[in-house]
Amino acid sequence: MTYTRPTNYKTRQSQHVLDYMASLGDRHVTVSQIARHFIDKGAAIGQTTIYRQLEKLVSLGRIRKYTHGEGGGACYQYVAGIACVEHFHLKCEDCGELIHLDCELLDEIERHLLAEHEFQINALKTVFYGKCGICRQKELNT
Amino acid sequence: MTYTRPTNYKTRQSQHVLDYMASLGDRHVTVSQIARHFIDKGAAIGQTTIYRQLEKLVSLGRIRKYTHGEGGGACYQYVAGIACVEHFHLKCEDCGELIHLDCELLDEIERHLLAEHEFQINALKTVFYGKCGICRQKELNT
DNA sequence: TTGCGTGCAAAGGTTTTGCATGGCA
DNA sequence: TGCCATGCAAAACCTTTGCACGCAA
Repeated sequence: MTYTRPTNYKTRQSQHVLDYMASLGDRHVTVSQIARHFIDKGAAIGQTTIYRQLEKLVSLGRIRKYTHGEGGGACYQYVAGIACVEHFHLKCEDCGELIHLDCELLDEIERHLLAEHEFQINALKTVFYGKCGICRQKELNT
Repeated sequence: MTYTRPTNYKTRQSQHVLDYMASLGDRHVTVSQIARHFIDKGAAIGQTTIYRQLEKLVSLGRIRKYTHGEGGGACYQYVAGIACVEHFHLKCEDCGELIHLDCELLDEIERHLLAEHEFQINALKTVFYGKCGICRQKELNT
């Protein structure tokens, strides 16, 4: 692996972005959500800076980037430790909500696919599309 | 499953898009590649039309959409066979192979997500990303 | 002082939308 | 004839780039 380790000056902005990501735990956010957060807080950070900070944090392994496409744009998520790798996501096709799913069934899926189908699933990239409970309720009431 | 079947007039453009997708077998293409194809052929189709046709074909299950993200934009791929509605798909991130998975575990996943997480999965749209057996072998031999 | 970090503005892409026209059924 | 389909242009987005200035080390 030949890549140049990014420089990492400590600035107000870089600190704030990392702190904010960490404060979210394992919840994921988009760039525009991050930007809005700092605007609301009264300490706006330029979008360009956010993009560049996130890029650095990704290459440092501090956060993870998901390209779920579908409108909203990329999502970023803080990496707390090693345990955070084992997650799948559900995305509602109606409301766009991205649901973070932690469930032991998923270990079973992973094990099964590998054992029976020789397929090693990438939990980071895999997203289950469908309809969330809230939107299903709404539809039933129509 | 309650969704409104899209209308499907037979027009020159709609026919050409479907025929072209089918002619590619399981290779995937982007919208701009499709557009270029028809321009080169001397029978250009408006980009808007291509987008709208692809959207219909996706909802009919005739083609599949991948949001690889990473610049290029979404990829589309023809789905051969009607039986594809009944199962899930695995896509190898290394070789791009699309694997059709027929396995009772999937019913279980579907049931579990609905019962425990109130989430109704859409099998047409959901793709499991990961690494296929062949590519895993290759990697192990390196 | 040095050179990275910042952020505005503008550019680059992809995808969506408005609207008048064309064409299938 | 009644709609849907088409496609141009423009808009809406997300993301990247250019460049001058700010600021950490």
